[in-house]
Amino acid sequence: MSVQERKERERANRERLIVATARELAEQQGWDAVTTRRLAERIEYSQPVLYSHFRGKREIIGAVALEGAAEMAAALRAAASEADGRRARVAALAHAYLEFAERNPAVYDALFQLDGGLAFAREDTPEPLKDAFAALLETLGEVAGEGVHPALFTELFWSALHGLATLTRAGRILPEGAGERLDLLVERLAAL
Amino acid sequence: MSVQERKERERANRERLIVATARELAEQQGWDAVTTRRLAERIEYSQPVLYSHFRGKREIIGAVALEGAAEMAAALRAAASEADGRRARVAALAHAYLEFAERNPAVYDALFQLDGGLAFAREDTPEPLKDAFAALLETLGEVAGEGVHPALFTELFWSALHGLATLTRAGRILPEGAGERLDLLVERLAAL
DNA sequence: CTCGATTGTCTAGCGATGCTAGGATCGAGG
DNA sequence: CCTCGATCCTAGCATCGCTAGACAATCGAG
Repeated sequence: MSVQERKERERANRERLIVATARELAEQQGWDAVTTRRLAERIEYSQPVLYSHFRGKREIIGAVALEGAAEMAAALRAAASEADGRRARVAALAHAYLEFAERNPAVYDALFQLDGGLAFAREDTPEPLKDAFAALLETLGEVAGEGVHPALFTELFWSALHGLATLTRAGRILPEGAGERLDLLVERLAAL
Repeated sequence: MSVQERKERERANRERLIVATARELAEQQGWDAVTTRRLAERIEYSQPVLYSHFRGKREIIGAVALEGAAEMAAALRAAASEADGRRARVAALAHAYLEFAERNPAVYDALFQLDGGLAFAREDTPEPLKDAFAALLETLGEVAGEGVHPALFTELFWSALHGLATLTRAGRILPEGAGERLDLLVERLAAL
């Protein structure tokens, strides 16, 4: 019994190590640098070990995404709870979202750009993903405006944030006007 | 003289063939399927021929992106010119944008998701890219509102459209509410 | 008209990728 | 102490982007 439990514990630890190492490597050198060989070397195991934990690279990306989703949800809720008033809350939420995307580009990519084999907007969507959306909904639902479905409004606001995050990081729009764009977004889109 | 001209013409034709074939293949089976080998086979030349036209795969993606940018600019202007009134013009523009993204996913990816080695938002940005942004600016600048820089407003509106396009296609948000989200975006963001 | 030089293209191969088969090793249970 | 199953590693496959070097066709000079 105890032996088997210890093995399971060690196995779970190793799995966490894989995910953490993949994330670290991705943040340091980009997802392209996260090859199964490099990852295996860093965790000091051979390549096939990775495949005893995950189906393939996609699932590893997915695991990083789930971890990131939980963090993002927490960050969003923390930011929202520290602000007073609906307007300030929305502004704080939006700011926290973009900051998370900027500070954790690899995690953000795993979540929304790369294929982590995750199901979205469905029943079998993993809990952390649903919860991250819920964190947005909690604050944004309040400012959807009359006759506007809160979830639909949240999707729209989220899309705008996502567009700002990705286009900025890809160099499609310059970071200079970031503050102004954000103010304008909150001012116009939210029904205050 | 004439011989050299003929050769140059043939060479230019072949280059167009490469770009068109890459685009076709990408639209049919996704960019992952666009390998240099498959592309070479389709144009009935060997692999190294591709490298006599382009530095590498990135540049081929970039060429598809430029072609797409020109088409997109034309589509946006056509849609805007057919609508009467500022509100209808903005709505038509937004609709045309999302439709282009939906009907040409591979081209859209080449433009805004993949690395085509193109410079954006800079002086040496290729003309078609500047022009596509200009097409957005022409219509959106009219509804930026007082005291709001037209280009900055355009960037924000564009970000929202980009977010909607990418999140929808990635399955992050469902296509059902598309119309409503678009209406809401135009209604709220534009200063009408 | 011939023959070297240039231009164009192809075959073959390099290093790296994700992933897997099959053998070696190790430790728990009898 | 021995057996046998779980665990892990070595080695290898197919494919990727990209390139070197051989070969053939074409051109220009004598």
